[in-house]
Amino acid sequence: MKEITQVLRENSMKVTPQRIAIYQMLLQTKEHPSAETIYKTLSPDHPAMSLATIYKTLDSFKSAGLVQELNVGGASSRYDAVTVAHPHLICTCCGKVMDYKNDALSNLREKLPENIGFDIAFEQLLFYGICKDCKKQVQ
Amino acid sequence: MKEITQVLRENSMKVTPQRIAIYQMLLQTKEHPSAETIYKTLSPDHPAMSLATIYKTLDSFKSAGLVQELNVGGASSRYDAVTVAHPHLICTCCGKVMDYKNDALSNLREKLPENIGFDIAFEQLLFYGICKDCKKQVQ
DNA sequence: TTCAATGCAAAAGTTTTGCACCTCT
DNA sequence: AGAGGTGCAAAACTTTTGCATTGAA
Repeated sequence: MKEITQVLRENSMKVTPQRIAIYQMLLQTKEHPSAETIYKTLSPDHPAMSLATIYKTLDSFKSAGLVQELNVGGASSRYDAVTVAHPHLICTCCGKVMDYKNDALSNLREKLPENIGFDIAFEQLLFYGICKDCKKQVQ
Repeated sequence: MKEITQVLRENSMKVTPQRIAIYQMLLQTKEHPSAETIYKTLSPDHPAMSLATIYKTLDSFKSAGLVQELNVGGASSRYDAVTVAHPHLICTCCGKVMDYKNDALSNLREKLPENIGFDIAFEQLLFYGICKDCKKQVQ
């Protein structure tokens, strides 16, 4: 909690209960939640928090580089507080988004030549398929 | 044209003027258009064609593996008739989506171990950044 | 006290759906 | 003739916006 306050201050953001709650949730979870999921998860403790605030807050976090947005198909974007480049596995059946740690497949931009005439800011490596649980259910 | 008809038949899809037009456009372009862009491009020649048909057709094409959907952030999905895995460069300034041919960064799923408990169907490697043209304009 | 953040409601935008009609096979 | 595709309008969803109010610095 103390750390989050500090991180927000370092990024010259005002420290509000909403921001603390959202960032804390993103740091704790591994499920790469959507804005809606964040909203529903925090609602019990923060009944007055609005979905608009979540979107605005996620925007601020993105700009500050505290969070990355994952466009994984499906209705809505997913958010990840781990901003270093790393591959993701996305189940097209249940929508689950999982981290996949693999150093050889992280920071792939370093493997590109310098002169491609395109300044890369960030990268996303997404593997779409069927997860273990869904495969079980179908069989 | 004859080829498109054949491809559709091979995938047991009825051959309609709308499908031919949409697939033909996707084969010819390199701009990775959105549904809206396809609609506007084809409107002059196919004034009666509806946006709903484009979405339904793209869905069929996706299921048949004739087209891949790119979730590149921004408002709408983009479509690519090149379905073999290849990296894309996405300009966060103008929204342009470009192919980037690089054999070392294609079919990355082959570099994963087999036993990860996840059946990969397809992959997307996206590099986000600023393209040459946008960089020029800012300076 | 001041300026940014929040909450609410409305708006905007994309994608989906239902259904009658049409058309490919 | 029959199954499937199309077009239209409405609906469903996610995300954004405007503005009055609140709260952090």
